[in-house]
Amino acid sequence: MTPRLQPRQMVLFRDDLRTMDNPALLASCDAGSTVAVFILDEQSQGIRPLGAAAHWWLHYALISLEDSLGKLGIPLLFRRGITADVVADLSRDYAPQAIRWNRRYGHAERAVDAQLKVQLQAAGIDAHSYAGSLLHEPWELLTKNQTGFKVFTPFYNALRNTEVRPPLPAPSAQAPIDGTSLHSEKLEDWGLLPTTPDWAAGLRNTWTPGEPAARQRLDEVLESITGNYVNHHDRPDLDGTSALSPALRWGHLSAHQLWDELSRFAVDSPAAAEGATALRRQVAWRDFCWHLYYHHPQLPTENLRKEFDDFAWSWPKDSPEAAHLVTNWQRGSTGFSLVDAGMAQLWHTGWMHNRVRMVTASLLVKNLAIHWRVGEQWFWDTLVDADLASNTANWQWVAGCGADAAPYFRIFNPELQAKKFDPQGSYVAKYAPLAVAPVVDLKQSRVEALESYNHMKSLQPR
DNA sequence: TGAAATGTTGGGGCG
DNA sequence: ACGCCCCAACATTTC
Repeated sequence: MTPRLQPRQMVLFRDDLRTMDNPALLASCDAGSTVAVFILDEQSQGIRPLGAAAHWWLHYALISLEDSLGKLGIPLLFRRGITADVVADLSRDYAPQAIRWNRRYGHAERAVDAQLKVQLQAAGIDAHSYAGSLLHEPWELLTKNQTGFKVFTPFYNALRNTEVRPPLPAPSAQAPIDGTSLHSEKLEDWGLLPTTPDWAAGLRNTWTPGEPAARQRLDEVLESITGNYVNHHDRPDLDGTSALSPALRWGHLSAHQLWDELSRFAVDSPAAAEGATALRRQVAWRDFCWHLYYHHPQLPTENLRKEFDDFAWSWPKDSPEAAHLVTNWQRGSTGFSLVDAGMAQLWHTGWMHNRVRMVTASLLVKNLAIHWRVGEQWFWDTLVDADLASNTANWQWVAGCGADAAPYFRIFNPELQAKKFDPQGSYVAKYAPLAVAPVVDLKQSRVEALESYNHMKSLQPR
């Protein structure tokens, strides 16, 4: 008879849906027979519920993870609810010896996990957390003054001078365990997929969530990085980005894996090294956003630069005109072809080219004078790759109220941007072939934006 | 990871 | 030959 082991080790999955380079998973499997749990917690204090596109991604990512873990003999249980309650149930039902997880760095998530540790220790269950998501812990990579970095360039320089630990292997397969006593909710019952209307056709055609597809995409990126990443990653018409952002968001790939692979190009051809460095900067930017969020928990909701509290941004509820502008922006009916193409790409595929994100965001917060949080919430709901740190830090960056933000007066001209970055108009033709009338006069709204900025400055104490 | 206004320079047309 | 103007092509400044 095959030995049937009752798992005594439990590992929690959250934003780290992978089997390779997963410190908590590896440690758990080293410790003994392991069962994995994914807890969908959108109810704990301060947790922001996932957006609709994220729900879509999560559904398929969990199916993929269940498959990958299954091949290692590790069952994956699905539970939904307040983490503390769910873990209390799990502890009662299975009496695990230890529960492990990779750390999260969001403010509310940290509170949940800290509380969890206390709760488990009180129950006599070992609780271990690991560093799996960021290249460095935010409390470890600091300025000379022992504070978090507020400016990207010195952050990046500091990061480059550090050792990043190499990625870890996947655990080896464990002996079969008796799954009959394990209780999992049914993923289908969570209602993560859209029904009426089913808006996810474009997402299905664009993406394959999960670790195997992410690895495959990584291989493609590494093969082509020698050529044109440096020249093409800024070109929405050329599809020159890595498109790995969802894989990083959901942890199908870790930053360590990407960093490690890219480091191999350092001594190769100059072109390859240049491309690898450019992509590394993007990975570093993600870390920077999380560090920023860690050191500034108010990042998602408050202007980092407080003088922007006096900026006269509108909200949709303020006036029918503002509401109308927001609706047109969301629907991709602004009349500016590159913006409308970007917003259409976002809606149809759950993703938008980064250059176009900047242009669409600039139009909303500057030309349309809408608060960045309105745009941030739309991106949160529609992007498959949105995380709280990157999304909010980058919106604040565009809006000018971020720590290391673009100067406010850097206002994109969407028509010029289209000429520069979509010279043949093929990106526009693909996503927004029908032109509509502009919702705003570019020249005038630009002048008004600068006037608002000056007005805000005039309100500051001298 | 701007854009527009303003300043400067230099070539060519022309009287 | 020279001054003058125009203006493109940059460069600098300002927002």
